[in-house]
Amino acid sequence: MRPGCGIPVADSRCAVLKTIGCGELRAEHAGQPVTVAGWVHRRRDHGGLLFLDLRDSTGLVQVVFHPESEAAAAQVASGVRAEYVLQVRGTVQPRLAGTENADMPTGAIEVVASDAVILNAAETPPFSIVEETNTSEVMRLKYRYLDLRRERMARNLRLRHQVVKFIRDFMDSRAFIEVETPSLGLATPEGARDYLVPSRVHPGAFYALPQSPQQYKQLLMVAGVDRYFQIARCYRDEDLRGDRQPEFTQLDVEMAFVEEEDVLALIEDLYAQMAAVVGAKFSVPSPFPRMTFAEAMEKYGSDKPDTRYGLELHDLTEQVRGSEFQVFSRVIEEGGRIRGFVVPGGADIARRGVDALTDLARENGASGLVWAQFTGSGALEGLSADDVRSPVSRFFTPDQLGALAAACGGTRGDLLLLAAGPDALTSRVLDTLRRKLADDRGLADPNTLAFLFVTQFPMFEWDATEKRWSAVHHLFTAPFEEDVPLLESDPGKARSHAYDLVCNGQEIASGSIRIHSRETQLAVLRTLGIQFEEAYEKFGHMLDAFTFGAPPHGGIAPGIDRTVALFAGERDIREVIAFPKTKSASDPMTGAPAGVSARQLQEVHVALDAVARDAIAAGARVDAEEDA
RNA sequence: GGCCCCGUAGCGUAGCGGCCUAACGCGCCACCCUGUCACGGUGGAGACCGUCGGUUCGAAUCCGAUCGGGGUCGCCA
Repeated sequence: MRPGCGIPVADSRCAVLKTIGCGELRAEHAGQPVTVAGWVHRRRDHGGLLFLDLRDSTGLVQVVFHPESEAAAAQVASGVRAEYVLQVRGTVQPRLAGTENADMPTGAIEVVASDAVILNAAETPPFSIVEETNTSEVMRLKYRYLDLRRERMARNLRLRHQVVKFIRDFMDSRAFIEVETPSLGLATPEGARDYLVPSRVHPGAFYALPQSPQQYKQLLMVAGVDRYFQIARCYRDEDLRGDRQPEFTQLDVEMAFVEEEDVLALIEDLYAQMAAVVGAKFSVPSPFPRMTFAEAMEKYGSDKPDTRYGLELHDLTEQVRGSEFQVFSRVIEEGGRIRGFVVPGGADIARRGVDALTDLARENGASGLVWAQFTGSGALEGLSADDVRSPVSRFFTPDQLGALAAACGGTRGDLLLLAAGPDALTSRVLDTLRRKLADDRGLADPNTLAFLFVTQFPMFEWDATEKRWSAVHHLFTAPFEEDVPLLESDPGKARSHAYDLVCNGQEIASGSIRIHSRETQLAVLRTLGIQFEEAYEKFGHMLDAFTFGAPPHGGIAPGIDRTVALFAGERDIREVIAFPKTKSASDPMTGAPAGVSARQLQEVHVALDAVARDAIAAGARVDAEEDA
């Protein structure tokens, strides 16, 4: 049995080149003849006696070569180097007393070699497979097939398989069917930039790779497939981050005849059960807390709060109203608020540390940061000037400051942080500070997966650059029934049936109940500035479909990469993707993307512009081409 | 697209105006070593400091551009 898989491994019994996996050997195999095969992990040559650690997908085992009894095998072994592919015939034996290795699962035994065959020699690898050295990202990607030999990466790939397998089994058990949808689709005007694919047979026309199978899955609902899912690849041509790749994988889900609650219940079951199977070491809340968007913004200043620690935000506007501190009074006059939170034990943060927080607040648009540190311990009562350190002590008495901190749940020994301004600003600033402090002070328990649902997102947000409304989730998201009139009168106030699954400060899944009526869809498109004719040009198939009896439906799409990264304890989703791309969306291994021949361009009727020609002349991407 | 950081032997780093004909660790090569498991010992090879241009008597070290990588903001419905 392979660890964690539960299925007997065929090749450990039936194979010819090996009879058992290296890592499967145990004391119970003592005395058995075996054939093992794998990569030379380490070699310890004692001149006479020689040890090799042999590695395959099941793990490591020590092989020992005795030159006196098996000269030929020892001869082969002495010529072997790191990463050679080696087959060894021998006998499993208990190690000599006192030489067992408790750190290895196979440490009680060793294979005494009688025969060794080099199946393939290997060049010295460009970086160590054995050690977790900090090889540069390019190196790792260029030789990804070597990087993936590392234990950590092999473990991540296996975990990913388990997650995907769990999902398929779970969805199947809930009567969902997996349906594949096209990769070559129609470009959409809203949302991320599309990856375009030129058409050879339709000169001047382009397909777009899907940003998600959104439209197809809704059309499947109209088609009567009332429970659909897909492990779907999605493509977005936007700038990358550690948690963003140009192509990524989603669990795409859609259900008909459901309301919000049905979708949330399904996803909660999925993640709770998945955690029990692949993430047993994590503690997971049950049930998952629910929070509206408005609550999340009020308590955490974020729509994806990390709830593993407190540092909750509080509104102190009323308490400071009428103060002589101009910064506060002016903000209040202008309709802003004073919000803040308390850092338990934060009185120990040095002045330099507090200044760094102030800088961070400024970088996020605040004009400053008001703070107060309270010395000692115990309740915030009867404070004297010596008990409080604060740049605003001229404007507030020690007891006034103490009362503010107390309102945030603080005590002596704590640090109070206050930001003033419009909500959008204070939310942003305090969210940043909150995450920074949690990080600095190690407040987030790494063994907790704090799942929660955030609901009731607004329908629209104002795009100041484009000077128009844009959809917060996407343009097929259903508004609250009672908010439909707001679509025209006050779009910013309209709530939507959009929801997110959030975990540890990350958005893990995002979904919504969809619009299934043509009229509502047209109204939403109007708010977005898409008039009837354009709407039909871009979404005619959707609008038409809605006229043929579209059932109420909704869905969600959890990110597989982020989910696996979460369970793997990885910060960067590249660590759970077999062949990821760099931040500039290139692949150092294959050299993609690269130029193509003039003939290929002609065939698809594409001409390069001056920028492209200059880039080629300047040698952009030639590195990769040369290496390929 | 903006800002910040990085680019020195196969790998990871040090050096940050002349003492660098570039140092250290790992790896590599050779020899020695019969119980190791990051084996050990001795010896050795290996980079002209991403690329281009400039400043300077003199540059790995300063400046500019460029390429590549990373972070971050914008962006990512």
